Amino acid sequence: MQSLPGFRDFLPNDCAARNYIFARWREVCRRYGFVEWDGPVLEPTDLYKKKSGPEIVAQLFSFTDKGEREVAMRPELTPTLARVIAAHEREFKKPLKWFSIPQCFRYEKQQRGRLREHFQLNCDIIGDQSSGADVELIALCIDLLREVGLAADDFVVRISDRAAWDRFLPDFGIGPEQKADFLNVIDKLDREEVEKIQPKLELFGVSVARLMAFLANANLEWFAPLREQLETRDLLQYCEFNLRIVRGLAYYTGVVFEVFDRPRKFRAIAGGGRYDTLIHQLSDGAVDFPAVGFAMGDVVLGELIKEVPSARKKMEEAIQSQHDLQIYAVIAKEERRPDALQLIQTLRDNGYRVDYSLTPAKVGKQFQTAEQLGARLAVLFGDEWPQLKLKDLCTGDQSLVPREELPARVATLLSSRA
RNA sequence: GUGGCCGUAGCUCAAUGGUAGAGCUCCAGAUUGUGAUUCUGGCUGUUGCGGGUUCGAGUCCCGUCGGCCACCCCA
Repeated sequence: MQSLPGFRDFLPNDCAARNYIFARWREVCRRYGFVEWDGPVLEPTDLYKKKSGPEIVAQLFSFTDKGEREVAMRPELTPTLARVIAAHEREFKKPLKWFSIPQCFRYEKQQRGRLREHFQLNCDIIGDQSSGADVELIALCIDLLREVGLAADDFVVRISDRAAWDRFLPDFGIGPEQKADFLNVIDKLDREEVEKIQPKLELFGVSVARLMAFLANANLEWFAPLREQLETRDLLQYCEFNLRIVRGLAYYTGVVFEVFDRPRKFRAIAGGGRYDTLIHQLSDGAVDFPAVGFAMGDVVLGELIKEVPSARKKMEEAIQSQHDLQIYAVIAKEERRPDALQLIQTLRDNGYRVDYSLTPAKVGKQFQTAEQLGARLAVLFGDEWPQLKLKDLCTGDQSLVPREELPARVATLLSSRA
């Protein structure tokens, strides 16, 4: 038996890496004044049929439950967020700064960096339409990546603004009904040959030359406010401005941004933007809030951390410092086992990470285990009783300690090299 | 969903159509109560699965499942 395609087993090392990423996410989000929330993993399929795009619905992980309800594993969090906001918004002062780490699902052929299940950090600011909120969120996104040890030459935030297109599309003679199709062509501008782009543009009556001229002018002026605020925060070095970026989702209304690794080896690390009309639509008109948000997946970020030596080292050290054993109890004489267990319990009550052999084992074996588990101290229970032999496994120093003094001695030794 | 490449021990990989192997890991030992290195021994395979061609298939062919890559899409 193997796991379903696109689903992961988290062996201890994988789980440690996941927990590390989650811990950094929570830490930085709280630093920015965001509070954590969550919703159901399973939702009525209708929530997505009504509220998400056709592409998302086509890839739903859905089934009929035993009560004949059509249900779906959540493919994204935003519909749930809209529902929760509509029901509870009066309980909270605006703007809301909420984050969540949902596990999301999609029924889609898997590839590297894109599985059928992943965790994604969602950060949203609800009820503030200022560009300050946009920048706050971009800053948060950058800091999340800096926190795991990534630097300006590891990733780039590419920023654009759909509002610019809203303002200029009429100049090209393109009506609202053609907007989505046109932006789809723009989205591929950097990826496709001019020969392929040209006929597509001509369908809209736009020449390549005219489009390029527009881009050259608009790119300079349009982003001045954002640029200024990012400069103030000394974050400009992480950012690039480019109107060609429109992002796939239909619901974005203003600033959009996406984050990539500089070598472009991986898929997008994060993406988001402003969606000022979505909550109104998703709540069936019950509430109306401007909003801006982004999502960052655990899969690509995890791969990138492993790829960048400094980030990888930082993660490994963080994991090890949390997991290494502090004390290993060596039971040299089996008749001392009850005494050992009593003292082990005391040490654990004091908050130390303590382990020992559950079954009788040779002393050499026990020391070897202590070494492999990364223990810093070994306490030996044997003929010395009621004294104990305390060994520092880093230096090799050993000393005899009366059993009642052990906690104090352990505290001294462990704190001196913390 | 479409196309291409791949699938051998827990892991990384060998094996011209002719008896399936190595390294690492893991487990057990190397005289009495101390970690490393070393040494010895041991375990794991219907070669992803199912058919076919052949005297003989890990190897060639077909199917299927799984993985990787590109397209699609990207929450």
